[in-house]
Amino acid sequence: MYVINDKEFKCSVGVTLDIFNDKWKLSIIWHLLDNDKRFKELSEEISEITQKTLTVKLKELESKNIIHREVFPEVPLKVVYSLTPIGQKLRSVLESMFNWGIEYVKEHGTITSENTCEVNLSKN
Amino acid sequence: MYVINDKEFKCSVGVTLDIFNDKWKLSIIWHLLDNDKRFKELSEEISEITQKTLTVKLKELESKNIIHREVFPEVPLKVVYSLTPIGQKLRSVLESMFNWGIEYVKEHGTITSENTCEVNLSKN
DNA sequence: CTGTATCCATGAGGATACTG
DNA sequence: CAGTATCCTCATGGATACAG
Repeated sequence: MYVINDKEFKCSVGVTLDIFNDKWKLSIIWHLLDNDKRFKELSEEISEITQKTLTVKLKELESKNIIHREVFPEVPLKVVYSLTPIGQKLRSVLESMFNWGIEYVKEHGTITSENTCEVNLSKN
Repeated sequence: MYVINDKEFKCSVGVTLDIFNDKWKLSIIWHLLDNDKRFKELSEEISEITQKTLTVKLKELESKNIIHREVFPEVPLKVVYSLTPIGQKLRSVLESMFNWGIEYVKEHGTITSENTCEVNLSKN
């Protein structure tokens, strides 16, 4: 049994799922894997997300120590998000999900255009 | 770009997430990894889930070809759920999530009792 | 540029009772 | 035993306008 901030988990798989069990967090992590990003960059790359939701999700990920937020007090304001060390370690999780998804699509889906995932998963 | 049942995905990671992006499916898959299970067994092992929700989630997983449902027309009725071949291949995803979760707990949580995950992840 | 503040629609999932 | 059928609550996340 594990406890994290008064939340109980029977299994560490649940701990991991709790990090990205919603519509957007995994996508945010994905886009930060290879490069740090500004708020606007994330907003443009994950174009379907609203500003409000992006803000909420970034805060949640920051509070769980998955991402780091750094403010540059320039004008206009510049804020850069990056993965923490433990956040970077999610790369292997993403990688296995990436590979399984490919296999699943081969069996049950269709590929309408080439890979649009720009992330280099083999890095590290 | 991938298409599965009229649903579009930019990345295969999203395909995988879509399989278990809710409160219960990953737990159900977890409990089927090593052994096939009857409805009642699942219901007891995942004790917090309601019958209705378990039914719904099993149907969803079956429709996505992650699990197989077999009916034995005995009295009383016997229904056994098992992972399909592609479902079994989720083992590696579960394993990487399991391992990451352990690391995360070491940094940000506490272990209140020993491992209650009874699944043998190294199998196969 | 990087957020906040409101308001609102939707659907997942819980409680409970019932059925083949 | 293995589900269905209702009803209901609550939180996620979308739309939009505003602010430091």
